[in-house]
Amino acid sequence: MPNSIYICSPKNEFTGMREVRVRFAPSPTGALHIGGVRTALYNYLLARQNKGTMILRIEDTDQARYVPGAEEYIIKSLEWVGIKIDEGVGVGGPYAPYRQSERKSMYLQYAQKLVDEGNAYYAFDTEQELDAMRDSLKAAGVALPQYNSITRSQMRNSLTLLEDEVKSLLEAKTPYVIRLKVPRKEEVRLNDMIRGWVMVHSSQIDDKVLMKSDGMPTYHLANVVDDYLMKISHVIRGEEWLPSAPLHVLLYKFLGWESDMPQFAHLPLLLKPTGDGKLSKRDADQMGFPIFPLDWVDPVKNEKATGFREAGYLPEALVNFLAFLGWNPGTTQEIFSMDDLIAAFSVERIGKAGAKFDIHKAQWFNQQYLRAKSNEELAHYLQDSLKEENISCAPDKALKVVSIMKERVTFPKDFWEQGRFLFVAPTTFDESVAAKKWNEESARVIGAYQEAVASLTSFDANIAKSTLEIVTSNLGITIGKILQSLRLSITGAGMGPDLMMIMEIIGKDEVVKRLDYALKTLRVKVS
RNA sequence: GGUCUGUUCGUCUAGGGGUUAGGACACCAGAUUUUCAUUCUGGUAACACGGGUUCGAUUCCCGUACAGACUACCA
Repeated sequence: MPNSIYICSPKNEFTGMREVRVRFAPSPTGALHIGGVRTALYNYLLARQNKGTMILRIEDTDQARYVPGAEEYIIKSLEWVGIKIDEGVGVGGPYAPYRQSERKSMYLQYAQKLVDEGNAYYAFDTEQELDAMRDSLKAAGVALPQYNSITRSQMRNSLTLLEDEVKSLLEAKTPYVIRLKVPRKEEVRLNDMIRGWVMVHSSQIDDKVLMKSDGMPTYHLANVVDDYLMKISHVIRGEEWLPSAPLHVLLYKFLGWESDMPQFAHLPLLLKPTGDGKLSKRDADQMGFPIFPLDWVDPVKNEKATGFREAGYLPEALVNFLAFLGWNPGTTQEIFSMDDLIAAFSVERIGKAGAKFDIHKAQWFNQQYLRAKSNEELAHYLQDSLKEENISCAPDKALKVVSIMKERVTFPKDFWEQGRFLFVAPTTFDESVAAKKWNEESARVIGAYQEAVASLTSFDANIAKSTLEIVTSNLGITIGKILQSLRLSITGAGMGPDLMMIMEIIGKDEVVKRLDYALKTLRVKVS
């Protein structure tokens, strides 16, 4: 009969009983990926909803994987999506510093405490010795060799070595690590807010390294110590941490912090659209959509990856989309601002299964948010694009352009990309449309229309239309027969927004000029 | 391999012992638009499988399958 550790939910069973303090704790090993943004978002929503505190902690205990610029990138990304940090790196706060590398000196005492109380031990094994142990175990048929309650008795550590030997090894500054002495036969339980009770037998947990030989703590120790010290009430993180959560529970117990243990919530993972595995940083730009919030240039590999921002996604659309990947309000409402989300969010309604990333839905959200903006705001996007093209545009023209394009765009850059003909005359014409629609008759009618327009004294969409009506009825044909050809002549394409409005926007002189060019160019092609 | 987690339309999901299994995205069709887009209307499409429990199971239980995560002195 194994001794059981019945670790129940911590005392803050109900969110309201304890001040809500949550943290987003990325490690600066590269760009923040979109799954990380969602994790941060859920933390933020819980914090805001409960008038709590959102903390940003940087977990940079692995110096080898540190990437310069990553931390700034993370901060900028959170800022862009609208997640405000109350406390932490870049902001400061009562529990500073918030960068683990700067907290280095704080961890050893806790590891030491564990050693002193017999819950951890020094291990002097070299890499070669560890490899040898694993190899021999593998040879003996053990599928996955671990440093655990059985194998530790054969290794060089403070449990197998004599006290004097340990002392002299330490005095000689022999490199060592501190490992957790995981009990042999105990049941570790935790009550996850999303998954319910999760039980793991301690024999399945290996003697994890707590302090590395470089004096830095590993994730497990640093995370638990900092969460305790920073009075974190809820740990909301990705499901990839679920397997090591029991280890963390053990750590809380051994450190005597069981009653202050935070509530855990392990989020379902964001999966690749192809369905094989979680979305990872390496997928950047590989799947036809961004995976990082902002453009990112890897300083080591010098590879550039497109961000959601640069791809034209609005932060509020991205937030809405991300929030719905794994959570829903239980109603049919889909459009949620950040404030709406804060009001409606609940950890209980977070799903359990991983969510495949579907960029179509993100595009739909973007379209919805883009359309909801005023013409003045949208004109701003257009002007930005035009500036890049060195095209100047009067404000009232920009407003008109935006109003006829509004229902057709998904991204801000579409105003320019799909409305280019409103600024630049076409030099080529869609050949399939030309082949189908352009003929002697259309040339004749358009010639007549051009003349009619040229003689006008004033010009707008209505006049353009009535003029066309007069010209066509004089020649005895219907407008429908000629309109495609006229559109082709004006825009170069067979589709687009209302042609009369297009003509109004480009103006009478430009219409005449374009028709002239079309008449010459298209005639040559046909005959 | 082991441990853990999961499995409702193609995708995100609602629901939950008796429902025509609901919505959204995507897709398809029709209407509108002289075009395309928009808009509107409609449509295709799902409870992984096998055993229980039950009058009845997609819903509860147990298995199986499949998927994913983890299994580093990485986080």
